[in-house]
Amino acid sequence: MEASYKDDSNYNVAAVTCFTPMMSFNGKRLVVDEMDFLAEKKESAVDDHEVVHQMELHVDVGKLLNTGLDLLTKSSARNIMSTMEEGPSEENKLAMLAELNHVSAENQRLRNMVDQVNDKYNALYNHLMKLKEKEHNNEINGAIEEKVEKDDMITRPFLDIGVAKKEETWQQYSKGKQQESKSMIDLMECKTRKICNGRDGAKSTRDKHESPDDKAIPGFSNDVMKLSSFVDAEQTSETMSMIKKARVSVRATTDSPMISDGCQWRKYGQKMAKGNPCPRAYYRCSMGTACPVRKQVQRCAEDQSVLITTYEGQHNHILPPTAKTMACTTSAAASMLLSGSMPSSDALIHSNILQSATLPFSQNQATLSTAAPFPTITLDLTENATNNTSQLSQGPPHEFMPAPNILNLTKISGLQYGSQGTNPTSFIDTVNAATAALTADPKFSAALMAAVTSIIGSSHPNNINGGSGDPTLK
DNA sequence: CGCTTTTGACCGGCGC
DNA sequence: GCGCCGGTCAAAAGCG
Repeated sequence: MEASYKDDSNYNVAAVTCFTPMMSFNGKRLVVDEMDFLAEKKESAVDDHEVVHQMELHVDVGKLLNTGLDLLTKSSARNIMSTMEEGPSEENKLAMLAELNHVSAENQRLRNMVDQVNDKYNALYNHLMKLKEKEHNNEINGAIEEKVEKDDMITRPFLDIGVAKKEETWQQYSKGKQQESKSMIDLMECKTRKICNGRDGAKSTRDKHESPDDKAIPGFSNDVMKLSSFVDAEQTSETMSMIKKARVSVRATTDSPMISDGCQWRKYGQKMAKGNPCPRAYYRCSMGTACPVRKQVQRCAEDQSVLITTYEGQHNHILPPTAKTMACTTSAAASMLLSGSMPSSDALIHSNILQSATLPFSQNQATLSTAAPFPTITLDLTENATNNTSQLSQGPPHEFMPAPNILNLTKISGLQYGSQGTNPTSFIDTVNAATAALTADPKFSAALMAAVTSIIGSSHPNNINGGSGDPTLK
């Protein structure tokens, strides 16, 4: 296992992608490359079912992200060989060799799967390039569109980056879908390369097209930005400005004036907001110097037992473990906000969230709010949103431990989540299946979301915490 | 004394 | 241009 995974900022990703591989051997479990930072995970009793589940999860995540399974299996092999060198019996040697062969075969099989996915991706990418070229020619010859209305400008960059036509034909929309599908796949492939080549591995040639300014964006990671790598600079600029303003709002029923998210906050203002008898308090993170993360706390006008906390920005400092949960959750939500804004990725993500059978509130529909100046995702953790919140929440009273898989995504302000039909590729089907399997388990879905976000955020040197509060975001 | 909170002033965006 | 409103600043007050 890579030592870099021990980086505190990547605790969550490590917790998911590096679940201790276990193999049965002569009726005994072999624990391969167990890491100290998994101690927290091991605190809870691990029964056989969980072991199997962890293993399955690991494979799923590996498929999903095309991660370092190879490393893991090689690592497993190394341990087996190491054990053999210690002088086991002849019978054990044979069994170990058999196990080794089995692992190698599995490794080969997974590699083949990855190759197939890459082949499909390449074919799709080529097709996309042709369509894009055709589209570009049409744009040059076509009439110049009138200036897009303001509301449209708010939602457009998130609706279909790259196709800035107000009257959009289905074909154009379909092209956008394919483009975003490619972007999403591209993102995953980048992650794959990064993981397989090491954290400091060579970046793809497309990565080199990134503007250095991307590094200055506090709220989201570079890799998220890559999703819009094919848009022209102007649209990118607009999109980036929206991304910077992306917010994650958390609704929670609590009597305390502020939810405990593990961070230290300094209050810098309080205002009476229109339409709400309760004042709105403004806080900024005081854990790090010049940390850009801010949050607003206000009680709901309709139900004052509900506390609405809105996070903005991403921490630029190391977070304590108690703060990581919230930070990663909001960061994941912000990432979902961003990725979900893209036509294909709403199929990827929201089909899992809104259609997953594990979610009792799948009937909830994200709504468009043109009143919201910034794209905001609302995570509803109130009792009204879900009845199983209490049974899943852990920790001491007032310890805010959201379980993202049960988050009630009721509002995506500034975005339009439509019921547009999608034509998911087989790859996306695979990802959907894997993700659905993961979201079925409340224990891991939270970690998964944080992990994916952490992976996305890990490429940014400043993204040492993997999320904000936030948006936070990244 | 140092840090946090309070609170009125200020600023910029937006709609009319 | 004006007023409204959300967000921020900064001096004063409070607190340990």
